[in-house]
Amino acid sequence: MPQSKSANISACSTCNLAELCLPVGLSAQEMQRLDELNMQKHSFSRGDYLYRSGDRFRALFAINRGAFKTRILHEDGREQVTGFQMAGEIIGLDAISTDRHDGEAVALESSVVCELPFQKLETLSRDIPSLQRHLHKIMSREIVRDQGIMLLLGSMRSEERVAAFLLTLSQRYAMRGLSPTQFQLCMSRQDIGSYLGLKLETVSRAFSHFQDEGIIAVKTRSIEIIDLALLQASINSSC
Amino acid sequence: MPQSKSANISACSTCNLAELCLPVGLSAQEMQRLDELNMQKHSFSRGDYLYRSGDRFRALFAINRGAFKTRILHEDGREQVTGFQMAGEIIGLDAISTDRHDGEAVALESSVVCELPFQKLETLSRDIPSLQRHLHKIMSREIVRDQGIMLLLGSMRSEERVAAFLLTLSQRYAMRGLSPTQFQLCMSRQDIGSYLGLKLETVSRAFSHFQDEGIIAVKTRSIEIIDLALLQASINSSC
DNA sequence: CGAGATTTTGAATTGGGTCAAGTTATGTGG
DNA sequence: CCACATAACTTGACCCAATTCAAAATCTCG
Repeated sequence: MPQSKSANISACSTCNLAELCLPVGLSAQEMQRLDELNMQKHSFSRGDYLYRSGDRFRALFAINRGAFKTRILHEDGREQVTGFQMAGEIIGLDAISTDRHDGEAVALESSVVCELPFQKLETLSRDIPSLQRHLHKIMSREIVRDQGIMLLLGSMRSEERVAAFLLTLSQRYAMRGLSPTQFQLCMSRQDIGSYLGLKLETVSRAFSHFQDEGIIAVKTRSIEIIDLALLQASINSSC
Repeated sequence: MPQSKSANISACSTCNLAELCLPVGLSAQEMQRLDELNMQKHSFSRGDYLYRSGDRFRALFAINRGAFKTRILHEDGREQVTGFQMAGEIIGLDAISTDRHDGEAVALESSVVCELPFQKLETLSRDIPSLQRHLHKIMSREIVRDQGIMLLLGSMRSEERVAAFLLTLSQRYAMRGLSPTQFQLCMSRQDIGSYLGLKLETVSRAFSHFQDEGIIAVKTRSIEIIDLALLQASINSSC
């Protein structure tokens, strides 16, 4: 955890895990220049929108504390949850393309985000190559992530999807120094279902089934993974 | 179609439809600097790989002529086609994140691509803001596209997926000044199925059904859309 | 022209959806 | 802090869309 003299930077260094805010290895001078971003913090309660479809694009958002879900809507009312984002992740990349947000982001719990004005970010990244590279990597990582979900949605059966979902969560908690085997879900079965292309009942049944097999223990929204290896294996073995 | 004195640029201006190679409105001087990219052209035959999973990342590729499919592989042999790319589109964005290609790209027909060394592209985009912005938009557009496919895979029934697929193709041909209602598919039913999360038989049945309804005419790989509006409508009306 | 690949079509099967009822959480106002 | 209302979750029974398996037709190209 690099220490910084800048209030803004240190304020944001809490969301500094392998993501934006700071690429690692910036010089003191470069870090000072990040002040130009003049990053603002905003708080959100469960259910609040960070942005909505069609909103004008101003900034990317670094999640500082809490969690969000992103989703897109189809004319006929159908919706698809496209991701769950937690502290340290960047949100809002969809809007760069058209200057309007394509989807929307909703807080799943009390959250704090750090606003990163995109125009300034672009300007700054012309002067700081490591920041430029960092931004590119973040966008590319989102592409890779989305394509991974396409694989999941296009070629996995329901229990495999749920297992993959739990394993991804587990890894993400581990990366943050939290327990990879015990955690609280911050989203409903409905949300998980939408994300995985399943109905909420199917998600619930998959949880129950894994529990019966002794692979996990579920109590509403608290999850304990009892046998990570078995959960992993349940993705390949299929039926 | 802007004319350029640069052989490389004009060579590449054939793939200049709303995509990279040139952002519009570059000064003559800026266009000259694009020569630094020293863009190389490469030819591919049907079945050739443009890149494979794990390949070291060197460059993005602008498709000049022809078409490719991109796909990702899962350990257990499952594969997911993540997209079909045609002339004017940029391919290889997945590799920026880890410096290795995450998926692979296979030529669907005789194709020519223009190699864009990424390091040089980054350097150059620090000096040419409109190029920088252009690159960001391309990456963001890919994110939006992928999330649209997540919607399709996660919440549409089989015939809706096939209809959406045909409509997207239609639009893309139209954008290129080709007929939006008559075209040749360059991919197999198998590929379409993998892309749409369906079995090839299901794709075939959907085609046959739309044909029976008088919405399209299919003869193996040649498609005629007879009633665009009905095809559009078949996405919403659902059952 | 012929061999292999691709596509179509049919019949049977099944995984996940739908509908419905009951149970457990959550949060609010008294 | 409790009681109640509402939302979220679980479970069962039935059903249907898409898969699977199989066979025939058509296409491609060496």
